[in-house]
Amino acid sequence: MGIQERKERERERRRQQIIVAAKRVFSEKGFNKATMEDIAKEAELSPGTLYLYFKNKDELYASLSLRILQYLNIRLDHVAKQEGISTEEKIEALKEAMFDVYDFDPLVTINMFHLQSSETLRNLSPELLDEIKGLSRSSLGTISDIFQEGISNGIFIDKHPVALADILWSLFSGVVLWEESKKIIDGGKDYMKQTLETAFDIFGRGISKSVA
Amino acid sequence: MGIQERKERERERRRQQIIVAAKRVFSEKGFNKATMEDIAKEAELSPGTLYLYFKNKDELYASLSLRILQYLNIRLDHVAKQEGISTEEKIEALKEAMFDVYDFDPLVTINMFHLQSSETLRNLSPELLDEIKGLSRSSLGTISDIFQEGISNGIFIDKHPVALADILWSLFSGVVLWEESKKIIDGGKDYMKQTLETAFDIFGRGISKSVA
Amino acid sequence: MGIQERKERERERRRQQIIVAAKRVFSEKGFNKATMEDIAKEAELSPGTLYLYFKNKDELYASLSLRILQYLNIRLDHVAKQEGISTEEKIEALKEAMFDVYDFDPLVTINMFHLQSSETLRNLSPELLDEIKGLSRSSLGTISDIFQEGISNGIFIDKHPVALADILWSLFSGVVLWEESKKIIDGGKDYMKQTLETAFDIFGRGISKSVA
Amino acid sequence: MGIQERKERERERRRQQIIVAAKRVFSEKGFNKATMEDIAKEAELSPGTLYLYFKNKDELYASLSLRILQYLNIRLDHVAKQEGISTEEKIEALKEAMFDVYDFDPLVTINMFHLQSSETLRNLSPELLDEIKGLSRSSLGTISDIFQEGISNGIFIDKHPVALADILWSLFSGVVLWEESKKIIDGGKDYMKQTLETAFDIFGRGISKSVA
DNA sequence: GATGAATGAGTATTCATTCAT
DNA sequence: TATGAATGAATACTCATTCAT
Repeated sequence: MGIQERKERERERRRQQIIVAAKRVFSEKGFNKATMEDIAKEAELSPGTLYLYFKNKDELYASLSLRILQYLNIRLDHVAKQEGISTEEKIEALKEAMFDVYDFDPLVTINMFHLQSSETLRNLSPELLDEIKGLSRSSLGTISDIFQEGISNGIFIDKHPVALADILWSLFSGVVLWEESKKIIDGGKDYMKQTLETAFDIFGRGISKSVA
Repeated sequence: MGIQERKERERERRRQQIIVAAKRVFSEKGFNKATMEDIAKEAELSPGTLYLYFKNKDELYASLSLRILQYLNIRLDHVAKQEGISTEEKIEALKEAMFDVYDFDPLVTINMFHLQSSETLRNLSPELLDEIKGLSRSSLGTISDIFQEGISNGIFIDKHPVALADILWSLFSGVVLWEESKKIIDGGKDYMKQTLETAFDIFGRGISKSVA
Repeated sequence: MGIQERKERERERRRQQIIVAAKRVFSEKGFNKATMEDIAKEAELSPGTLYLYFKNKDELYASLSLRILQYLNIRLDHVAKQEGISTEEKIEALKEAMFDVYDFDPLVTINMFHLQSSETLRNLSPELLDEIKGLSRSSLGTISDIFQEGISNGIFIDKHPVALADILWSLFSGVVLWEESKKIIDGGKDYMKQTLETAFDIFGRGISKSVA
Repeated sequence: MGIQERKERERERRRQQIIVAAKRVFSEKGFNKATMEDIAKEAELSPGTLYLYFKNKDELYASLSLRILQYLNIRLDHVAKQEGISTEEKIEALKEAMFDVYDFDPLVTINMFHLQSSETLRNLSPELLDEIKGLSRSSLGTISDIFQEGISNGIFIDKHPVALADILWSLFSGVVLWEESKKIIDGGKDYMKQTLETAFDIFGRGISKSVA
């Protein structure tokens, strides 16, 4: 048992070591230009070893996104389940959670959306695909629930909460993506914070206040 | 003169023939899995001929996005330059223009954002890159101008127009991207119309009205 | 007849135009990197036209060498057939002839030896190959004859004239080749003249004189 | 240590295995017609493996010549450094060394001069190019030194030793090249020995003796 | 004859993956 | 487990050559 567990822990440590290396290499070179050997070198392992922990390059890549999605999910769940706080506070917490996810790993957040291109998804194992689907659905559901609460309490405009959640989600991914392209096209700044801030402003009662 | 012109037209016809074929193949297989031979076959041409019209695979790919950007730009310009219409009508026209661009070519719209990944941009010729940059900047500028007008007339919330334009742009790309992933993950529906509709609702005075 | 002849002359003019262009392009880019289109452009003709005058790229290439060989042959024949001049004068004339051939077209002289690589020779038409063989044999024969005369008159060392001719020929090609490589390796100077001069010095009685 | 060394030796063995195969294939088909796959097959390896040992086709090709140059250099150095032998013996040794180099690998000796065409040289890595340059210079220098000794001792004609070395070098390459073409054109014999023999005869005092 | 657009066979090179050690 | 040498399938791109006009 102890041995079994220790082995499992050691195995997980290695996986993380590889994921961290992969993140660095994918970030720097992009998916296509990053080779398994690059990643192996960065992880100070041999190419063969990577395959003891990940079925293939696609799954290694997908695991990066999975990590972000898991983190997002945990943060959202935490926000949703907080008892005894006002809806306003909950919304504020949601906003913060999304900032944090982006902060946690800006480049992989972009990768997450690259992942969603049909090209990559097609090569994943059904199990991994299911996990990604589940986490995405769950995140979206949680955000919808918070929005529903905001609507019920008259803090948010009375639109279907799933539509609002969709917009936030789209905005999030869109901002992330667009920011990256800005970096390249215009030399860019860090728009993420201010853009999401403005978005929430508009979403919430803030807008009506400012209009009033 | 006549001959010169006819040749030019014939050449343009071929380019379009190739672009149409490329669009189909890229849509079906994604950028990496689509081979130049696939595209050649789809266009009923030989691989070598593709290179008479496009410098390489990246530029062929980028030209798909260029087409969308050009269309978007034309539509936006048209909206911006309309005289004798109210600001409300102008905003409505902007909304319609963005719908149409998406309708014009949903899959290539996705490509446009894939294009903006640094990986792809690095391989383009400076001329093509400049054209893409210019069109992107111009589109964003035009949207900002319309928003400025909306703000000045009290129709839109008083935020910096560039920030609003950024949000719309992000939303647009995010929605598009996300919708695609939804198609894959959930079997998807056509969220585009209702999502953008809601977004504009929220952006404009509509929100304060509905709240009031 | 007049028409026939004029046509023939026109045809020959075109051939020369192409050969001159080919020489320039081959010299600049080397055989492999030079494309038929490059040559066509240089000749201000279309690629297809080249094939009306030369069966293929190899034969076009070979025709450059043929031209040099023909020139060499003419010069050597002229030297050999001069009546009423002393053997010493004949040898001097031979030396000058070889200088001139090199001057006539230094780079193509190199090509001539590249041509002789089995790779290229294999692709030539039998007729062209025969012509090259014949000219080479004839040139070597003529040189041998002059050397024979030199030996008979005690001007040259008493070795088999064919061996001497071989040496001169080898020296000639070797020098040319080596000079070219020197240009690349050391930044090179024009060694050709002085080297051949020295060689003849050594070959002839000059050496014994200088020793004496 | 032992392992490191064994690996290094194994690696060197593979390199030689590839070089030997490449030599066969290049000899048979020439540079352009020989494909990397041909060479891989001949070496009983996969194409990919070739690239673990040689950066590209050009460098593999160049390495053949490098081998000859290294051998030549070693032989020449050995001749130059021999103490306690007369200048005549040294010259005899030089002659033998050059015979041996040719014997060692007649076909690659030809390649060496093909290598020196600017076309090929341009694609080599600076390191390899430096090595080739260095070896060529060194060989020529050593030959010059021996000739200088011969001149000082009155065995050779009093010409600049570098000029004499150049001539020998040119003669050597020219003979080799020409002999090869003779093989093709005339069915040829082995002129190398007798030609070099004659050349040295002429170079040395032999000539004045025979004249006397 | 002249054109030049179209062809399509041909190949160097890469890199994810495997497997003997 | 870990290694890393070897694999070999896969593909963008070139360019000599053709042929309808």
